Amino acid sequence: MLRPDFFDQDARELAPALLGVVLRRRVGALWLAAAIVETEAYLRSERASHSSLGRTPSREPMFMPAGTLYLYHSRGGPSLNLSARGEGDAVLIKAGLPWVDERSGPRSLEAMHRLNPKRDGSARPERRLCSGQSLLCRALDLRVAEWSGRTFDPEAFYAEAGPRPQSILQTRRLGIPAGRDEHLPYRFVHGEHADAATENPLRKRGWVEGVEYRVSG
DNA sequence: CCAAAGATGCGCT
DNA sequence: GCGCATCTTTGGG
Repeated sequence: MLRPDFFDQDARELAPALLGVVLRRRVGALWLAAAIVETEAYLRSERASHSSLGRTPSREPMFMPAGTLYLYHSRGGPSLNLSARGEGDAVLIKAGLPWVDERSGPRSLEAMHRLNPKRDGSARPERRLCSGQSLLCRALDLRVAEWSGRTFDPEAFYAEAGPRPQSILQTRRLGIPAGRDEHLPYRFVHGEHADAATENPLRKRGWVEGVEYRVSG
């Protein structure tokens, strides 16, 4: 399990640092797992963040110590965030890649598919099973009422070191309305797993490296 | 209490 | 790329 002080850094540093981290979630006797492949940083000081809209009970976890889980609902699905060092700052976990290893075997992957099928009931392609903030929460059975305001729990849901990216893609956040600091380059994508992100910057028509996105590492 | 607003997801073109 | 279904939360916009 990652040490609590890992989360105690600026959201713009924590967001890329979380790429490759493996989320482990126990459902019954099975441990489900996904590696984080896409994150977004949100600061209280800019207008896209929920914390910038003011303090309410549901937003309170954003203001709690670094590492506090903040889950909220939007358009019918939950989203997972981690509070960062600055009060009101947080990182949105935007996409993951189903992670299969000794701890989480084929039966765990099947359980994730059952938790998050397509609307017609059929299975999603594996790389698309957690490729969205709500898709990830569904595949890991993470609900707002159960987890928001809590911290990781080694018995039920926690994070540990995983496949570090050799390169990181940095670009603008998705779904931010005009006038809400939509230009800030606070989205980070795992360079080797960009196809599992909600949107792969490398496949965007007309996007040029160094202009619409940057590559580091 | 209820209309409106989402840090979405999907299917169709 | 674009329109629409979806559905919980919010606060009176």
